[in-house]
Amino acid sequence: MKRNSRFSLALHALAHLAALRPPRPLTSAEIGEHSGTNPVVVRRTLGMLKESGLVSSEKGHSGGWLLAKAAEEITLADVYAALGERFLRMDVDGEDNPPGCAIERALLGGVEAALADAEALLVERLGKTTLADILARIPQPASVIGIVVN
Amino acid sequence: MKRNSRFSLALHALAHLAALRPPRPLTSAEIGEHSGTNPVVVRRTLGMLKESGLVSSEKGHSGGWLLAKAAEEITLADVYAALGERFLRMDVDGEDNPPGCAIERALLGGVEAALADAEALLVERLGKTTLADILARIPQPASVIGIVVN
DNA sequence: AATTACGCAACTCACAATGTTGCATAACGA
DNA sequence: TCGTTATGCAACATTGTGAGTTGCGTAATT
Repeated sequence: MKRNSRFSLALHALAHLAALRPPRPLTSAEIGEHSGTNPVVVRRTLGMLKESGLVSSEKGHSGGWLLAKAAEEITLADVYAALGERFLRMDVDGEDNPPGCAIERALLGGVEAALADAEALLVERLGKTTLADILARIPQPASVIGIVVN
Repeated sequence: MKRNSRFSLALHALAHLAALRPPRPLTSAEIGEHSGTNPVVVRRTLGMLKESGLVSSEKGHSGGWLLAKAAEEITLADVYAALGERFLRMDVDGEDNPPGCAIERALLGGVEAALADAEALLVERLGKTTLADILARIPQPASVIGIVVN
């Protein structure tokens, strides 16, 4: 089992959806196979992207997942935000010690600023990379009729 | 149980050591009480700081932990490095898929840069805050003879 | 010599994320 | 209209990781 694979899975799925020519809905099962996971996990993850308007889903026959926006309009920051990810985590003495000693309060203040700065930078950088940028980095396959990536 | 409390525990312990007047060794048990954990965890954590030369330990009677450097010379980045922490974690399809598909490789390259940038900034910012800076933020206690925090 | 405290290894415990199963619901096609 | 296919959702099982625990060895102080 991998920890924190949501982001990875989401990007993988989005990339496959965007790379598909001609575009057609991909089922959770198909995406799961590509990504080495199972359909339910795919639904859980893409469900979050759907709430943020990045993808749409269709039920029934010939249903599945589709991009809801152009690949140029989806940034890594969008995905990061849609999943509610927090790559920067420290849990400085979590929620439950309101009467924490004076030293603890001082520590919190001293470290939080650095974390907030780094997170802001991270989001800013992620926002500068679009799904289309990612696709441009993929070496072109031999076949021209159908792109078949793993 | 809290996740990733090592950094928090380490800083807490260092701050207590630095704040103590007059300086004397603190035992793992004492530090554990302050921090709401147990002596073995304290040893594990401070052991790492010791390897990096931030603290020293003395065995036997009146033994315990001491700062090995001045509070002005210990930065949060030192602690971060000593513990081998990685606040930025994403696990982009961990180690085990060497024949990963083309899309996966493209994703990795596209995301890694942003993560590396953010981590570099984080370390840079942590490096600008010393243990002494943290202590300066602690409101002075009433007693002048002995500082008793938590 | 007794006490104290670190050092280390093996084990247990708890939590969170992933994986699994079952069923309901909706859409498509014959 | 009925069967098939797919998402949506909830409940449960699995597993990996960090923290907690116990026991014993070793070194230093009194």
